[in-house]
Amino acid sequence: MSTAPVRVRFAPSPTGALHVGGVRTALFNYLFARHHGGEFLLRIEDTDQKRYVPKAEEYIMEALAWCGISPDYSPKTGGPDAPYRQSERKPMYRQYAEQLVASGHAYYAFDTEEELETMRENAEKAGMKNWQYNAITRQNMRNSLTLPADEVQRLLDGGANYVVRMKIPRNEEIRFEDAIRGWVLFQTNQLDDKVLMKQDGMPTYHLANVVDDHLMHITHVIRGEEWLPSAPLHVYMYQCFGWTAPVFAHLPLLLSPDGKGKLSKRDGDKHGFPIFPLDWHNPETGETAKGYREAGYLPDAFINFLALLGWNPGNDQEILTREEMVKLFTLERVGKSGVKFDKAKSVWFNATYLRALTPAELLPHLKAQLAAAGVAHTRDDAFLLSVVPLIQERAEYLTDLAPQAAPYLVAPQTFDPELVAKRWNPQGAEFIAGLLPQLQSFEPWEEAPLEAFVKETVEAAGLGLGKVMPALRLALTNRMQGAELFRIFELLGREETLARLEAALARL
RNA sequence: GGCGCGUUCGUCUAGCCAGGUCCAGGACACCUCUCUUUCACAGAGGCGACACGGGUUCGAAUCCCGUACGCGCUACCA
Repeated sequence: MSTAPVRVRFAPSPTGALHVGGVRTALFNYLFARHHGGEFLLRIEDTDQKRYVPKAEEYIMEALAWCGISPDYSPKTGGPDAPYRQSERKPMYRQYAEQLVASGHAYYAFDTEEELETMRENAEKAGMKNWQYNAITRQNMRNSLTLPADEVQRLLDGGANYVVRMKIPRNEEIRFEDAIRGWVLFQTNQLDDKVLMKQDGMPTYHLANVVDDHLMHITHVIRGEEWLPSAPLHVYMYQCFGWTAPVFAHLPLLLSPDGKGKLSKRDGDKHGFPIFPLDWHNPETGETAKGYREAGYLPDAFINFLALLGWNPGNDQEILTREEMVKLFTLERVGKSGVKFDKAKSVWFNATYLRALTPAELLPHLKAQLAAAGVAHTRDDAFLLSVVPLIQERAEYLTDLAPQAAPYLVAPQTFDPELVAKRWNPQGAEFIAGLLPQLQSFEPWEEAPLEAFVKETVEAAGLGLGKVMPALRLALTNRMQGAELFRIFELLGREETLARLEAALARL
């Protein structure tokens, strides 16, 4: 391991919205960089022009910004090793591919995609499960290893289509020490001659990622476990280039909550949780997929939840500030096994963070939610501020705020027949009617005295509280859940309270 | 199929590298109770796991071997 300053990268492909798994990979890279006082950069791997989705890159940056894990360098900010978009680095890759050809580690292959397809099909008919372009089969293909030198030159000069392939040797071992998994051993016989440079002149992921990681002085490659099988190829490439390889760390996969398999969009739909950080408007299908932001999650809660998916701080603490995460994050404490996504726990984190906010911090959220929900009211900020504590402990998502606050802001326009049938009753109504004049002059208009007074009066009337309390709640808010009844009295004030009670008596 | 990686409560995990203090600790979820004639919060309690089989050892969740199961990869995609 070198002593160079830590530098890591998050290298997504702009083929669509960033998935939660990608956010977690970015988060772990970010935490690792910050922990070591290093740098974290974003590199856009858009070498596949066929899968390129226009808005994806913008989405990725906005999502990282919302999560508070913006990179030090990105295509947007630039930086010492710009550009950070591989399509813009296209001219740089060819020389490295040529270098490997020159050193005998790679070669030109002229086989067409159709020819390769035919080979695979024939092999399968012959009972071979997976045909690979490798040390054995390449001898029967059209490449610079089998064709005469002059013909190769002729093809090249004639502008023939070709790819550059890695020449994987036979009977060798490749091993490397993964920072999370320890020593991992592969046999080169299992590897195939991966394409490094595509026909269109673009590098494949393998070439681009190795070249860029080297050029950008990446010290640690922290990525998903799905990359583990291609890690030996990358390690071998570093060897062929004569470069020092970065430390590799392959993160456990995020799994579907039920069955198995990688977490997918489908799982989110099925279990009712977002799979993307922000709403994603798919430009191809026109569909919109829900995001955590729009679903009412607080970014800090979301991040805290994600951080604990595959990592733990080594103690029993689960609520961690950004600073604590940075301070405690190490790859040693990252687990090896796949992690099932747990919606219930994500909700718990959000509700816990929501409750921890001060009323003043929550006020802007409440106002935004009321506006978004179209709740028309005439109350001022001071009143809204006094509503916050009543709804804060009952909300799980920010989107719960408006529906829960509404009954305190707007008098019931109608009453739910089911609630009326269950909670409204003649004795209660009669009692409430008789109570009104007394409340007219009751002092002080505060929760505790009001509660004591009303309860005493109910008992004096020989009625059960059950006849009166639910009826009062119904009359006031048309809800059977919510803040303490007399807290609502105090909040609404004498005038509004009496007005609502009279209106209810008149209509029920 | 081949190769790789993995396997502690339903879920996330601590413990494993440096075997005994673990009849396995915490959190979420679930259940019960308290508070409250609402809902929620909060508090108290409960349920609940070392995949299986061998071996090493006085002693194994921890070390070794095997089996099973799961996942990943197996493109001129990343």
